[in-house]
Parts: sequence; C-alpha cells; structure tokens
Amino acid sequence: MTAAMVAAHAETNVSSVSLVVNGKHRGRVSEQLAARIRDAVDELGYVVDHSASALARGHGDLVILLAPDLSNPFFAEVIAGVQDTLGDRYQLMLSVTERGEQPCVDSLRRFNGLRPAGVLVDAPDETFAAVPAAEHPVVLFDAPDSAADLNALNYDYAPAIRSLAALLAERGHRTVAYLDGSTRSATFALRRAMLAEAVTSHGLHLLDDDVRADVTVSGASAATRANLARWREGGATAVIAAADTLAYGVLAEAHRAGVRIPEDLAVASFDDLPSSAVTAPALTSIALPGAALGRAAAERLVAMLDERPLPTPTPLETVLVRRASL
Amino acid sequence: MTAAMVAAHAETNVSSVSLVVNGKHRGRVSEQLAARIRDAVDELGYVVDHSASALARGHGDLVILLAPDLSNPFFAEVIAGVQDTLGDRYQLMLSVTERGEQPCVDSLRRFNGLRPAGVLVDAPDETFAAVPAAEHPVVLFDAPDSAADLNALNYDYAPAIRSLAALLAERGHRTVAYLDGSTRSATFALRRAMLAEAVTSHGLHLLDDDVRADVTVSGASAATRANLARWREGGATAVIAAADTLAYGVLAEAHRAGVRIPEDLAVASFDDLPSSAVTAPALTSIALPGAALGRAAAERLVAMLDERPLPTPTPLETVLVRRASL
DNA sequence: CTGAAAGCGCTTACAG
DNA sequence: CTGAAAGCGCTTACAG
Repeated sequence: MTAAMVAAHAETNVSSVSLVVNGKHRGRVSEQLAARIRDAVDELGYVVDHSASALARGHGDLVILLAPDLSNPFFAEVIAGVQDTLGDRYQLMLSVTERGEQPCVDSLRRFNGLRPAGVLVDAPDETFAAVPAAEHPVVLFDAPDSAADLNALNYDYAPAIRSLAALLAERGHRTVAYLDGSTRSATFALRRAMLAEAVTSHGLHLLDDDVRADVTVSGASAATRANLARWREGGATAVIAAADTLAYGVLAEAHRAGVRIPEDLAVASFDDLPSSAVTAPALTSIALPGAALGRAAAERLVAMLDERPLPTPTPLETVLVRRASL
Repeated sequence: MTAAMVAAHAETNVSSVSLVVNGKHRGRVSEQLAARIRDAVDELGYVVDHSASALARGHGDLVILLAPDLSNPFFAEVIAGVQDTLGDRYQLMLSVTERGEQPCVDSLRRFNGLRPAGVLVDAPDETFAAVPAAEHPVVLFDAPDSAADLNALNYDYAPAIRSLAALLAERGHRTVAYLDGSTRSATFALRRAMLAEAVTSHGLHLLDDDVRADVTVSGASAATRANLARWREGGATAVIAAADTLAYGVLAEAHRAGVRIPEDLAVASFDDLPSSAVTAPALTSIALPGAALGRAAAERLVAMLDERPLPTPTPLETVLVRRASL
C-alpha cells in the first residue's frame, strides 16, 4: 500500500496525497480533493512508510529512549512519565541495554541511522561526559556527571540525604555500611559520595569497603550473605542500599540470618518503590519521583524539537520517606 | 556521513561500500579494496542509514516488541529473555502501551511503516484473535486467545493451578475471593477461569464478584480496602490475586486492617517475582518464567526470519512456589 | 573484480 | 489549486 496507490484511487497524484496525510494542504489542495484523498486513505488502510518519509525529510517522528535494563521497577515509572508527555505527536521507542550495562555513546551513534526526531538517555555511562554532536536533540537524565551540559536532568539528593544522615544520628548509629549497585553509573557514585559526606558531618562514618551487587533481590541477597557478619563485626548497625531492590535482598538475608530489623540492623535505601511500603518491615527510603523525571526530560526534548527557548533545568526534589526499617 | 563519502575516501564507489559493510563481498570485491573500505568506514565513523537501507531492502534489522506498560516487573524478565536471544543480529526496540492498555492490532499496523524484520507482541488484547497479514513475521506470547494461531507461545497453567487448588483444599479453605487485574487481557481471564474450575473440582468455591484493580500495589490496596470486609463476610478465608503486584496490595491493606496472614486470610498469586520472597509474610505464588517465555518467543521469531522449519510451540511449565502466605 | 544505474516510497521545491 | 520531477541514502541486478 503506497501513496501512489492512494493517489490512483483518489484520481490525483502523490504530491497531494503527501500534503494531505501530513496536514500541510491548507491553501495548496482543494477541500474537495482533500476529502477524496482522506476517503481513499481510510478505505485502503494506508499508513505512511516511516523509512521513506524519514529518508526524504531527514528525520522521522521517532523518539528513542535508551535505558539500562529494566529489572529495577524504577525505570517503568520513568518510561511512563516520558510516554505521557510525548503523547502521540512522537512515537516512543525504547532500547534497553544488556543486563547490568548502562547506555553508552556508541549506542547513540548506532541509532542515528534510524533518523529519530530526538533521543533521551537514562542513566548514561561515563562515555557521555561529552555528548557527541548529533543531528537530533539529545536529553540526558539521571546523569549527574554531565553537569556542564545543559541538557541533563537530575535529582537534587541533598535534602533527602541530609535527612537520612540526621535520622541515623538521631537513632544513635555510629557506623554505617553501604551496599552499592554493581553498575558503575554516575548516579550511584553520587549517592554514595553524598551520603558519606552527610554522615561524616554528623560524626558517623561509612564503612569504606566497596560492596556491590547486581541491582536485583537475589544479587543483593548474595552480597549480604557474604558481608553481613563482617559489617556487624566492623560495628555497623545500619546499612544503606543504593536502591530499594538492593534493600529487599538485605531484608531477606537478614531475616534468614536471624538478624532483627531495625533492632539489630537498620536498613534504608533509594527509590521508594511502591512495594517498599509492604516489605517486612516497611522500608525507609529516599523517594525518587521517576515519572516526574521522565516527564521533565520529555518536556525538555519536545521544547527543543519545537525550537522553543530552554530554561536551565531544575533538579528534581527528593524526600526521605520514614518507615519501620530505620 | 554517507556511503558516497566513504567511497570517495576509499577511492571506489558506493556499490562496493555497500557490499563490504554488509559482508556480501566474497568473490565480488578484492580483499585489498575491502580492506581499504573498512579502513575508511572506521576512520569516518560511518554507520549505514537504517531508513535508506530498510527502504531499499524492503525491511531492516529491527525487531519490535510491543508490550503492555512495564509497571509489572514481570515484563522486565520477558524483555531480558528476548534481548538475550536476539543478540546483535537484530536490533530490539520496545514500544510500550499507555498505562493499563494492551497492545492492539492497530499499533501493529502503525509499526509496519518502520519496516521491521519481525514483531513480537506480549499480552495482546482481543483484537489479535486473528493476526493480520503483515510483510514480516509476528510472534505473540502470553496470548492464550489466539490458540488457533501457531505463532503464539503460552504458559501451561494447569499443573500449578491444580496444585494451588489442592493446597487450598488441604488447608481447609471453603470459599476463596479473587482479585483480578483491570486490564482485560486473555491471560488474566484464563487464570481466573482455570482457577475457578480447579477450585470447584475440590468442592470449594470462588466468590463470583468481579473485583479488579490496576496491576500496581496502590491499585490493589484500594481495591482490597473496598472489598476486604465484604470478602470476609462472604466467608472467604483466602484471596488469590492475578499477579504478585496485586497481592502486595492485599498484604499491605490486610496489615493495615489488622487482618493476620495467613491465619485470618491466606493469600497467593501469579508471577513469583523475586521480591515475593521478602514480603511479610513471604508470598505463595505460581512461578511464571518470564525470561524463558521471552527466549522462546524470540527463538521462534529468529527461526521464522531464517526460514527454518517451525516446531509446534510447547507451552511453558509453571509451578506453585509455596511460602508462608498460604 | 569494478562501477554506473535503477528503484525503494516518500517530501518538497518548482513549474504550470 | 494541481502535477511532474528531483532527491533523500541505500541495495542490487546488470553491464563492462
């Protein structure tokens, strides 16, 4: 089914068909012809060929979102936020990295061949320190490393992390263990560094081992199994995890080991996933509004596509949600 | 950066460039010229334009996966399975439906314009009763309605559901409530119908109200809040949820209402997500191997693309994982 | 083994 | 307001 067939059916030519299906026919095609064309389109079920259109125009209506693997439910939120904002002017397509990898600059180049209208990159790796020139706008998010680049949207962890450090101090903790994610993303590095600083300023200290786990419940369980005794021997009475999913593994393993939470070991983490309200015990967590992040990034991209002026991006607020685990 | 520029750089023509970058040059281009072309490609960072290539060939190397919204972590598993299987011969791109919707046939048509190599559809809605003719192979999964179509991969719920019914009977339950997902997908309808039948054959009965919730923790919490008292007045001593995420909401709300689990109300569901091992109490759930489903579907698609003979698809096994909640 | 040329289906100046 | 034509960047018969 091609524009030529539609043209034949409507007894006209492909130029007029193209103008009408793209809504660019005002003052160029008579209302009568336009109606005839629309009828033919409906009747034949014609859909514009994206490849041909993108080739002719230079780009299509695709917005590509590069995201790390989706096992962390946090990303579902982000994606929903992006989707909501893009609406149907643009077609959102996701590309997901291999398990445990972060989007890298090379993948960006690979997608240039698709001639997207724009690209969003969630939690890019360090190769994005400088964003490569592309024919389309690129918006990064959860990309604290690329601070110099105006097209990055990030969280403002400071207030929530301060609250968490204060809460730890208030509860009498002195030594705190940290369970990091094994993906070496900038956002994880920042969480850890900021927490270490905040905790230190309250006179506590973060165990400086470098315990990491896949951001999955089972990965975190294994890491906890291997480190729990050592953490406690080192004096840790609390463990902070870089993501809720990691904290779930800590909870499971502590339970198995007969370690009571929060009495023997307090636990807190980052994300505040919906299921964190129903773990045993309910999890204290720094809420990261994923959908808001996705929306903000998508709005920024759309503004660039519309060539509207761009405000400096505002970091998104985070808050500590206190529950029973700490 | 175009093939013409590469050709100029390597002092040859676009035909040879095309043959070499596509690995079709054996016996057509001298090894010497091929090496010169490869050097030029590397030097200039040339990437084949997907739109132009797809237009010329008739299709590209894109595999499109249509999936329902990703808030259920189950889908992350499925996607990882697909990704692992496709490798880098094909480029996986996801398209996600709006919140709470299922992929429909119309979206399939829309993606024809991208000229994909093939399409996978996860949990399609009822418009897929007959798969429309497409220029590319289509494989459905989690699509029990399309039984007649050979290209659908499904779970065999029977053994696990029988175990669940037997366990309910063994524990002395007589009346069981059901919390369904609000998405009217065939796979949810089947779960309910099969459970009703299995339970009846053990002399129990399923409350025949039609309680549904968004497949999110908060949606399920709200639905439980509205129905918990009624369920218990109706004699229900157990509630089965169509997905773990729904069960999490039941747990949370029961806890809030002072209903003990499993003493006052037993709970079980479908999915067996990793986090179901760490809820309070740990959740009894029918394990649906998401990654295996994704792999099987992707393998089938690749077989079609390679024009290899297709075996009749075997439904994937499911087992009941018993934990404290029932 | 090498290269000029047609054609994929569209969009968009351009001429009528 | 309508239509013929060039061109987007590639692939692939085809001729040399």
